[in-house]
Amino acid sequence: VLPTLALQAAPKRERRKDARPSEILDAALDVFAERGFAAAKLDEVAARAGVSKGTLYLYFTSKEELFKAVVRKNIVSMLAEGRAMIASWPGNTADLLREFMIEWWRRKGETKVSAIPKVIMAEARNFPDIAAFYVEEVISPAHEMIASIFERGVARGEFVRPANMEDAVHSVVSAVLFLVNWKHSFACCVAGSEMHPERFLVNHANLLIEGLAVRERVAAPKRTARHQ
Amino acid sequence: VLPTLALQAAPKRERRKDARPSEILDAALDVFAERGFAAAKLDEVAARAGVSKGTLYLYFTSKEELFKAVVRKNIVSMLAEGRAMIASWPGNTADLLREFMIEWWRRKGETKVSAIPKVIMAEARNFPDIAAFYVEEVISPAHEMIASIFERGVARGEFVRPANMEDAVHSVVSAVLFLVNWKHSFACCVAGSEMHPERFLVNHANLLIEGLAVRERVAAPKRTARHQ
Amino acid sequence: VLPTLALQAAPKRERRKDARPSEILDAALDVFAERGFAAAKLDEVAARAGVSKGTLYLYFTSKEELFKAVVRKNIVSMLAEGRAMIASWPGNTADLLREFMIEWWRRKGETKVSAIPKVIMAEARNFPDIAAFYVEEVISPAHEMIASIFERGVARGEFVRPANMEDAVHSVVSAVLFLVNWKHSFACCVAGSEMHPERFLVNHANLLIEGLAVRERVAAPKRTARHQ
Amino acid sequence: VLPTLALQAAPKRERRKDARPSEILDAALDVFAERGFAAAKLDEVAARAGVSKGTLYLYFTSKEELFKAVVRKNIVSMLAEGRAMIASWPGNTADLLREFMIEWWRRKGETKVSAIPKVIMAEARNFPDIAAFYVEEVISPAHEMIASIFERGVARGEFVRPANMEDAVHSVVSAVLFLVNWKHSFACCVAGSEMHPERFLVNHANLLIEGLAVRERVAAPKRTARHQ
DNA sequence: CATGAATGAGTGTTCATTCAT
DNA sequence: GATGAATGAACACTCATTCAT
Repeated sequence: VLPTLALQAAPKRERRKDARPSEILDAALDVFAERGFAAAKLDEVAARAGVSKGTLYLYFTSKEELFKAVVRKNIVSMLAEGRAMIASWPGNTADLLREFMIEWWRRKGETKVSAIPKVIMAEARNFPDIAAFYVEEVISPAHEMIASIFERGVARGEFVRPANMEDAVHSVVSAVLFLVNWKHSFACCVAGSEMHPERFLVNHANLLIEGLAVRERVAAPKRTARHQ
Repeated sequence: VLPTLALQAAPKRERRKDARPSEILDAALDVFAERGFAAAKLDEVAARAGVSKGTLYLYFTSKEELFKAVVRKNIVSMLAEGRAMIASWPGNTADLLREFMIEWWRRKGETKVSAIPKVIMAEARNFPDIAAFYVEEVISPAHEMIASIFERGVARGEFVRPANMEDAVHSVVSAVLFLVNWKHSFACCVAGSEMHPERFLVNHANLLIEGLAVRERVAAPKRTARHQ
Repeated sequence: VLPTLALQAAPKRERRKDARPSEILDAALDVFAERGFAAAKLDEVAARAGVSKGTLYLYFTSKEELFKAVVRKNIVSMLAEGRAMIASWPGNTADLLREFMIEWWRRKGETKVSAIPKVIMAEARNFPDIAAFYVEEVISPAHEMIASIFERGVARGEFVRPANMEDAVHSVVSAVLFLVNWKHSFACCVAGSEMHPERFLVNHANLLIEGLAVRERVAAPKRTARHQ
Repeated sequence: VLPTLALQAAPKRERRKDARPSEILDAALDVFAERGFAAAKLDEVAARAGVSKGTLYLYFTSKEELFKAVVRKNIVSMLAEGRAMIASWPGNTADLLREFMIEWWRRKGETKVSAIPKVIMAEARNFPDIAAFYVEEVISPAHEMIASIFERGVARGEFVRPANMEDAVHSVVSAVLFLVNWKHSFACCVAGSEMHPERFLVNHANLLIEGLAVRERVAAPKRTARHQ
């Protein structure tokens, strides 16, 4: 091989250098989503990313750091969008809440990313560092966002102040986590466990909204049509 | 107890055939609850039960069978009580639903047993046999029980027929699973993640009930007082 | 149950007391024949004998002693018959040799007992005590018996003295061991490995006899020089 | 070698990828030959090969595959040479048969490799996969080779057609297996069990040849009728 | 930068033997 | 005598991490 050849065609390795970490993260998301954290094998991550196992350690110092990087890329990065959505929402707060939940489902819940919160809850006890990281980087901000939706509703006179704000937030979160947990557990391996996520989310949201919304008591309240 | 008794060394091999399986199951529940299925070590189960590792295999043919036995002892055995509660409930269905959820929490949710559904959801993908077993033995019967509560409410004219019965059941289940998952994940290892389970359950139940209950439309509906 | 009943019917246990060791040895022969020595499980022996595992140790001090007892019962006990056959044989020695081999096959080779020499050869290195026991109690006497057949033939002028007596004995033994080994290895688990034991033995014996027998010859055949 | 080299400690992790599999196979042959398949410990194989236990699994997926690889390296690879020997043999067939047996002994029988057929027969019942593999890869081809020697002899008018070809092949094989079994059982652990393999093989071959060879006879010897 | 060979601690399961009853 | 519960050492196989090249 003549030296000039090296100049003519950039070797594969170089060409993809910048893409490597991202390719690894994509592969890692796949494997963590399918197996969970402890049962995920770095061999498999490396194989799917098309690199050697040693290469993983060039970019991530440990399995745990790799997992955190997956979380950062796929979840943390998305919080800002949620905040923007809330801040710029033009309409009423009931619609905001419904759209917020549906939008989350469409953009993350339907994808492999939805496995991440499930995996973290599943293994939090065995890997408390990961749990603490996730609470700080994801759960706390997310809960504040949801609380801010309720506060917007109260401030605009659309919602009564919930009996307990934390509980109300959890009532929203519980539906989302239920979907995510179900999807990545029984729905994977037991026939007849199908769900209709969006229908369920809207129905659930409606229950919360009708329980929270200020109603005119003499006239029958207009109810948002139930999803069927 | 006389001091001389201390000299009568505890026999190395105690014959307690009748008690052993139960002692092992208790120890196993502890360990599975703390670590999950895959990460649970049979060494640890044996040590906590005060037996050798080999003894486990006298009573249970494998780790998986041991786990199933734990489920049978602690969960399956309790379904009949739930059915009896529903069948013999004297009052209105809204109270039945609330009491059903609260009772579950008090009798199982607050104990280590509540880790079982969490562990099963967490590892269903990696151990589909266990998941299938659990769906058949626990989830299907439990969902039928909850559906029968709604049907009772509809039959007695207390509830409107839910838009989708399956979704309604899931809205009940989601709250319970949320508590269970939270308790055995972030609540274990992250400060400031406390929950108020009973308050949350009642609030959640009320949301569902007020969304389902038949209301007199002219007069303001009587609402059950919110838990604080 | 009245006390007199104990007198009327001897309890099972007592009735079979004398038979126990023999029942155990029969069960042990089955299991050793099927699995070999190391892989045989005493659980299985006990189960087939219809006794508890502990009972085995009442009659035999260890697995090894149990195995030796099986050998004594089934093989050692038969050597005397062989000696008697040789001592009382009325006819010519070629027939004696053929009959000796065939008789062995019919009385032992066809039965489960034939697994014993196979098992011993198979595991001699791992259990040298058993091997030494077998050489002393079975192989040496058996080889002397076969040698005595050749000596009878030579003494009666029927056989030429074999080039090497030990080799000649081994040429007899090799056929028998081949049958036994084949029967309990490939014949058990590979289709199309059938043998015709008696035909093979007679053919083999004839080769030996025609090579050893004194023949009337007009022209002596040229024989390849025998190794010494 | 300079003394200073002693200070350059041997690197903990030597890179010898090309040599490793062969070193492991050699160590494995040793251990399988000494202990058999079931009793062989992979720890011991690893120790003798100078690698860690995990390294074995880089090259062989299981104990059984390791064993098969040992067979392939040491036995299967040698069948072609046998076929070549037969195809190119210039002399008479009696010599070919004798040389074929002797050559096998010198090249394999005297070495540790000879333990392989013994081990496989010993454990065929417990590991039928290995037995089937061996029958297909070794025994069937080997028996065809031996049969082809007899056919050559018949075609050239040197041998009478054997009464039963399969039996005749087995009469050859029986001597070889006898040697191999003896060598790796009693000869290992019982004094006074020595054999003279080559002498035995030649004597055995001569018996077969003189029984098979066409002879000029003035008076036909009376032969006991062959079994068919 | 990238590799991939090497490590070794860790765990579910088996089974001969013991011994209190 | 007979039991069978209990033991514990042993062993194949896995996988995150390292590091010489």
